Amino acid sequence: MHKEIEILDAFIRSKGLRRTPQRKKILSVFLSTEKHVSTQELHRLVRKKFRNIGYTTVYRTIRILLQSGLCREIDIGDGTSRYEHHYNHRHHDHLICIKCNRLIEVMDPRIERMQEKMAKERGFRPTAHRLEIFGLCRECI
Amino acid sequence: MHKEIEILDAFIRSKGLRRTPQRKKILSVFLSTEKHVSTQELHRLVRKKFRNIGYTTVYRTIRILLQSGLCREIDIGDGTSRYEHHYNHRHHDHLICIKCNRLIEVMDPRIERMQEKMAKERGFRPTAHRLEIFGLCRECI
DNA sequence: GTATTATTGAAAACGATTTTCAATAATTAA
DNA sequence: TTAATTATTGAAAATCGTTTTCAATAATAC
Ligand SMILES: [Zn+2]
Ligand SMILES: [Zn+2]
Ligand SMILES: [Zn+2]
Ligand SMILES: [Zn+2]
Repeated sequence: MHKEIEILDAFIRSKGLRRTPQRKKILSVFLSTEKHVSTQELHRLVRKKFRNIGYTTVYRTIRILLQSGLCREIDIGDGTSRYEHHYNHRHHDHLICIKCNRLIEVMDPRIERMQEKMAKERGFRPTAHRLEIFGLCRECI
Repeated sequence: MHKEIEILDAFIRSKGLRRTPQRKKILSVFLSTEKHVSTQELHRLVRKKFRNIGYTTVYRTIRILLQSGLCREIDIGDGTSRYEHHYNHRHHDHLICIKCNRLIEVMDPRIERMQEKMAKERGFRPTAHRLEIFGLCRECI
């Protein structure tokens, strides 16, 4: 939390924005869950701990967390964006169970390297990627 | 077009649906473009050639093309689904240029195999996947 | 031809996201 | 500390792609 608050404050200062209790509270709740939350879910969690924080403020704070590198957006293809920790969290991809919606985080450096190589061979300079594998998890097979 | 119309008709028969001129026209326009079109874009193309075909009919026909395996849905993460040919088109992934929005189709069997292997090693039974690599294309670097 | 039932298309509903705006609060300068 | 400045808040409304509704129409079966 310490380091993350510092990053947020640095970002806020660098953009001429303002430190507010809401932003600090929303960040603390975001960091307190390891789930991949939507803005609505995050708002619900925030309301549990702190009253009177509006959905719009949560939405806008997530934008700031994205820009400051504290948060990563995930799109599992159901029309709702989800968000997870990004600072100090390694890049990873997701296995998504089509039955129970479980998200399993995976990372294989060999696959990552091959993706990068394939893109470069085609004259493309990759900056980011997203790999999602859909199927059935161990419990749902 | 021949083969695809047959597939559509077979699907329609198998589900107790009805052959309509709209469905045939929409399929023919869909097949006539190699772009990755949204429903709106496809509707615009359809209207150019055939008047009086409503957006909803295009939307619903795309659903049927998806179910019958003639069409594949692509999600490049901008909130709008796009659709491309699926029949007789190999599975592939996409390089997406973040500057000019160009979509480059790519396929590397080694990467595909490694993805499958990685998922299975984690007790997961993969049924589909989506890989998108974002970056700059040759022209935009 | 008639009866049955799917299809069409305009309009409305939907749901997530984004914007608006007046009141409020954080920061800066006096 | 106070006043001035300007970003922030949050409820409500707007937006936008998608999906449903429903009455009129058209495809199929008999
Ligand atoms: Zn599962
Ligand atoms: Zn994750
Ligand atoms: Zn480009
Ligand atoms: Zn493609």
